[in-house]
Amino acid sequence: MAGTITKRPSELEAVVLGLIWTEGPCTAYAVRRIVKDSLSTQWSGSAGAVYPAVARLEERGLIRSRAQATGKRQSLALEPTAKGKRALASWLGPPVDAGALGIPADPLRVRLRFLELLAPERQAEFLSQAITAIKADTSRIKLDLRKRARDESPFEKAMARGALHATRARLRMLAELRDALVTEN
Amino acid sequence: MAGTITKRPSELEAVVLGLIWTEGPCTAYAVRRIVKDSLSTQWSGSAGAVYPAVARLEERGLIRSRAQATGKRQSLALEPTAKGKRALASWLGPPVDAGALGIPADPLRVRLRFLELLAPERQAEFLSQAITAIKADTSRIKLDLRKRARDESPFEKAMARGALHATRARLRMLAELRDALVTEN
DNA sequence: CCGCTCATGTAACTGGTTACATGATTTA
DNA sequence: TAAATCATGTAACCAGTTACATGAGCGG
Repeated sequence: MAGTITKRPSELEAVVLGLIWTEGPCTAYAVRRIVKDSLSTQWSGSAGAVYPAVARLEERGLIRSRAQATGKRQSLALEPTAKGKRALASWLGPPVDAGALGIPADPLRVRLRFLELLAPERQAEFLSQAITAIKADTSRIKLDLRKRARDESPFEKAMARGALHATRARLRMLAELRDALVTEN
Repeated sequence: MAGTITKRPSELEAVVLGLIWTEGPCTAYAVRRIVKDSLSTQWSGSAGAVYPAVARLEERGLIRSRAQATGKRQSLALEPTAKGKRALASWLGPPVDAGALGIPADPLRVRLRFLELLAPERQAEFLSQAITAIKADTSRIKLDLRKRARDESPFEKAMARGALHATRARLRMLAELRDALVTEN
């Protein structure tokens, strides 16, 4: 019935629901591919994550599926229900979820806290390796940005630029520490 | 025996091990408190996470515990074993773990991708709420930085400044989108 | 003596992970 | 026709989550 309180979706469930909305009607496989190929390594996009998530969304009445055929190939086309759209809007906010606002996790930043435990030469090696890798990330993101510079919505662009800003921030963090260590001795 | 391949620790396990090393010998409770009170909301620091992690570390011979008494209060003091120190050094790298280098997750960035699904006025509200909250974060981090500006190691400082840079990056992402939406119509 | 902090845990649950499994269709 | 891709799933596992539970010592 209207007004039933639906369980808050997990981040992945929300992403799957969102992709079904923006890309859909589409197959679970298509969603899976998008998640898998996204630059972020947040989720594996494995079948073992996506299909159960889709099943949960359908159980909760947030999406519905119907058989379809793309040429000779048959598959299940997914699309959000009205309830699903409300659920995603409420997940998005406002009010913006407090958990989404807090300082985001960064495994590299965590490692910096314990870097003092390594010998100085290994510290330096750590930093130069990390800096090289992160620089490669910025190039990858820039390329991705340029590649679809034309038709992209301001939202997707903002997301990609957000990733770029975040990556530059990490680079700054690493460079600052390297400089501090050099000038320290 | 030497050369036994130990299972790669989870991020939390590594943090617990690292804290036991840098803060230790200390109790599991002390570790729990540090994780809980850290600015990052990455982990809850709940007993249900920390105590099992400590138990796993001890099972694997990475830490050892001995009874101690702080005044009349008795507790278990934890400290890393030689094997534990090697395990942490190997977790830290170099070589730096590939998973630690990839573009870090950001629940706010994820939401931007789907923001187009909201009505324009709700989009604006979302952005202004988020910007306000993130600005508060920058203040909190700056305060934290100033508070312990004196005796802090360059590593802890780098970590805090990394969080600051990351937060500013998010702010930039949000402000850019807001400006793009304003000048769009 | 009452409430707070120190201190250590357990139980039920959840939603991810990797790996395995199957089969149809398309493309080189 | 062989390999790749589309498409959908399952099974075992794992490390977190919240909530519950207990008890000692310390400070007002």
